[in-house]
Amino acid sequence: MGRAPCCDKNNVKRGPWSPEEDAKLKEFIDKYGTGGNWIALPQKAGLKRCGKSCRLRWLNYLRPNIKHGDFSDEEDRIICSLYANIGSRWSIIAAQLPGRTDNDIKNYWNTKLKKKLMGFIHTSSNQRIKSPNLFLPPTTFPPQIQSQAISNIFKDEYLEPISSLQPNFMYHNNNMNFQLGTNNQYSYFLESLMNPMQASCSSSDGSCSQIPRSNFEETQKFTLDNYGNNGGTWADHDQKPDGYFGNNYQNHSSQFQYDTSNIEEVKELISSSSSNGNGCNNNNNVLFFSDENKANIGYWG
DNA sequence: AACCTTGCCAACCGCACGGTG
DNA sequence: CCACCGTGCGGTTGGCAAGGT
Repeated sequence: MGRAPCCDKNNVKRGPWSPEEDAKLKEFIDKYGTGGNWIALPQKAGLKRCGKSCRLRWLNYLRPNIKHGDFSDEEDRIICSLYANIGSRWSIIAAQLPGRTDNDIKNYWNTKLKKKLMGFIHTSSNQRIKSPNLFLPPTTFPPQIQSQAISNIFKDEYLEPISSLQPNFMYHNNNMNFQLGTNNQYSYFLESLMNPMQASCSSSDGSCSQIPRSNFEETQKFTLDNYGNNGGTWADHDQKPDGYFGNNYQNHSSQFQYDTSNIEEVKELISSSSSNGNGCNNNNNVLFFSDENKANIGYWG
């Protein structure tokens, strides 16, 4: 037996909201607020709607300062960046984009942005990169971590052979030494955009030591070898700092060098929202940018 | 002009979580 | 500790509009 419905579906109106209903709801909330009780609100406001429907209408459409319409390049970058890091946590992503709703961002991602990325990913398996300015780090990040190096890679006018990417990708190992990355790390970044990390908690005590990596190893979908060709494997070609990338990634806690308030804020949001019932927090892979104009891929635990 | 397909987005649905009694 | 309830979230869907044949 399922749980009781939140309202009597036979006696509530469904479907698109009329201007009159909008006006009623807005007027009521402007006057009295939500009263902390959406379920009771429609009756008080004289609306034949479910409370959940009222809440959604208010949050996604009627509340002040809602931004509708096209997304800017900057917003694209923020969404891509966060999606690669945290996956479909739309409410958290929306929190970083004032005026945008989670629903808006979700729709935008599913209908447009994802396709943009797909187009790019497939293109990138050839010799040249085309157009993904949206991979630039958000300019809302502090200037010191804006990575000119990575920015240049993705500028339209920089249509370099993909193998030339290699020097631009840096990672640090557990001793915090910065080392050159390979195209596999680069493609790992792309892969992380397309297949964001899913939480995976398998420990018997409920703790999360495993870094979720979707099915990267299995698919090798977007991996490239050092010559920019598809099909290179992580193990064959990568210079792996101990345990940081590659097969033995499970046992490392993160050490993360970034000083961006945005990321801290997101991290805070995630840590406060991602705890589940068994005390397990998600670990997330992230792309980040050092103050040496180098991109890094790592994770926080 | 009529029909079909695709894209888009507002709205719905069901689940999980947290608060409360 | 448990049950109930309200809220918030992410996935999915229905229907309209635009574009294509």
